Amino acid sequence: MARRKQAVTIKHVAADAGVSLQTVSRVINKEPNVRPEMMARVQESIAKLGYVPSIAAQRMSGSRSYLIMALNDRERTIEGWKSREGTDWVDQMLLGGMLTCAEHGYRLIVELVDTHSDHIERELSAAIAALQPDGVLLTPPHSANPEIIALLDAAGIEMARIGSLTPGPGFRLTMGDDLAAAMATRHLIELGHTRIGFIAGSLEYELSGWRVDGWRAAMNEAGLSTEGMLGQGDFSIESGRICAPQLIDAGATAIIASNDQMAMATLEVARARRLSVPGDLSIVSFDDTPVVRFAHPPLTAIEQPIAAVTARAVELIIGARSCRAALDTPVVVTPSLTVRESTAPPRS
Amino acid sequence: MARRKQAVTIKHVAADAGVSLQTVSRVINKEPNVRPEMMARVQESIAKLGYVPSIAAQRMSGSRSYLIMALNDRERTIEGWKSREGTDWVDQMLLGGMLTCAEHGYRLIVELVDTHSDHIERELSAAIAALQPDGVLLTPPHSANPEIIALLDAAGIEMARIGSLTPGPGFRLTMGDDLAAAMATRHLIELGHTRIGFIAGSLEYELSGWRVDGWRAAMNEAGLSTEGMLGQGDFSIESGRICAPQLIDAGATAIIASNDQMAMATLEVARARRLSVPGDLSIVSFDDTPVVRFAHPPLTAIEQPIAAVTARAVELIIGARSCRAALDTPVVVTPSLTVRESTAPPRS
DNA sequence: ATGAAAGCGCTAACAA
DNA sequence: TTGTTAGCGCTTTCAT
Repeated sequence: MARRKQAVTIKHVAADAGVSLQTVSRVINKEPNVRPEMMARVQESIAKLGYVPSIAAQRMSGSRSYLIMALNDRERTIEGWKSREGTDWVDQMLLGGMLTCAEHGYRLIVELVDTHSDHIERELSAAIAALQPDGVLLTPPHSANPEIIALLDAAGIEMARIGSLTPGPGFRLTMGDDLAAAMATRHLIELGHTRIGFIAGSLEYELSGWRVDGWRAAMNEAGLSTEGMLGQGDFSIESGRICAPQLIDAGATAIIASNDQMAMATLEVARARRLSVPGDLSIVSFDDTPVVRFAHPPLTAIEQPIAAVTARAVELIIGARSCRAALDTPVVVTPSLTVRESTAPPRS
Repeated sequence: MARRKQAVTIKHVAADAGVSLQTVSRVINKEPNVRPEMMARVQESIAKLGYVPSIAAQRMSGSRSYLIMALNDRERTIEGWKSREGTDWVDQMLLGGMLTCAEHGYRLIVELVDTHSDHIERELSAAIAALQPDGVLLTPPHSANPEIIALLDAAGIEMARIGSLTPGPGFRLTMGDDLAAAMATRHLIELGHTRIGFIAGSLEYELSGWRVDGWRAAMNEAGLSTEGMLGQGDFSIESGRICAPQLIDAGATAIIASNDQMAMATLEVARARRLSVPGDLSIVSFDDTPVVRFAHPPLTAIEQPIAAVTARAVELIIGARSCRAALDTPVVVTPSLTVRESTAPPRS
């Protein structure tokens, strides 16, 4: 195979339209100072020749790379894919991120990095040097990682930190974790529950705390005690197996788990104890993943708008040059609660 | 933000090591004709400065882009993501493809294109012109699309056609669909079934035919008739709802569905008719996706080695320059059967 | 409003 | 075995 060259370049277009390279470039980049008639002529040639700019060349000459990198935790992601249990975080990111990127002529590229690794900086620097993305989507627990943030900031790369409110560079977005927890709690309160347990997620994630806050706020608001009702999990199914029994023993008639794994563990524990769900125990999951939907009974769950928040993040990054306003105020994409068959009034 | 330039370039490395740019380039590309001591010196500088080549620049100068594009059907993929029912084809591709790419310094970039569209050529050309990938992973039904194949071939881009045996340029890989179907059929025969129905997938996919062939072969081998036992589906849940009753009415005591959706439809039909599974009807699915695993009962299923075949495809593309041998013989990655609770001996 | 010239970081081709 | 030269396709100066 010969040295592969671009089929149609800006030169061809310029020649065809009878203008300079520069003018074509201006049209491509929608720059001002081009007469409408010139523009029309150039665009006609572009369409005729089927010209598409090479992002490699664009990047080379110092402009954008039209690439956005989505950083995810390697271990967790691979584990999810291998287990084939329907962990669809990446899918939802792709759904929201890829499509939004495509709308603006960008591409989304998924990158996995180890959170707990001393060479995280090297890994990330390498990815940045190789790809030179215009922006990076940071997901928990990377979103608040000071090393990563500093590195990206120093490199002058836009970033959207999903699930972090830690001040610093970059856009911050959340999926209203406190709201969601409160929403779930109120749903249970309305059903008549007074002993509502909550299994928290790993403290490494900021959002774990917000969820606890939301639950506690809703409980206080209703004048209910949270005494003995908080279990400290870490998002793993094992931690759910440990926390659920404790809460049940403490008299919980309903349990909200901070993710799907812990919710499934809770369901498992209930089954082992021959407690009917939702008869004896109501359960709410904090992820509306396939596992949760296909559980028996299907679980009432908080639906986190992962696709929506990712789409928003991409938009912020792409529009970063123009509107820096959003930098100060975090963006909140509101979650929703899907009531299924795992929640009901407590046995009186 | 100032014009973003590469932090460390080949120039810095060359200066640091006291050699020419070319020598550094040779070391990076592991070319021969470099004295070990030179190589060591250069590599030391590379490590010291944390240099990583810019793929944009590499691409510009006519070498590889270190990018591999995975082409998937837009509509089907998006639908899968939106439904959140655990369609994990893309996940499995990422699992096998991304990781293998990473091992070789490549990146995988997912691209969605409309199968049924008159502008498929334009869409694809645009993606190629923009990204200039070194290779493309074609999935059904794109794998046998003559327009796509011709386009890529003309552009001199390596391609791996997963799920196609149609002769032509590019590597061809399958997941042993005939074997898999035969495997499932034999499993049922061993259980004592003689009336084994098969719901075929859309004829637009080559593999649909192979699966039917495998089933028919296994039936013939055992001296069983396939008369009235073939239903023509199209991979949709609706088609499953239509075919399953027909097969049951024709006396089938077991049904093999060509994908998870149709298998779930069959389960649904059985339930509606108050047939117990596997008591009255055994069911085998041709996709071991989450839906199937979480079904009640969990379905016996063919596990298609999507991750493995994708990994293999990536390897072929990356190594394409050296070994063109694999071009003639299709690669078959063998599938396996996971027996769960939806298959049992027929009621006698 | 348009064009010409200079480079971005890297590699292929050639020369030494 | 090593270094030198000339681009790749595009965008940034800077002229006009």
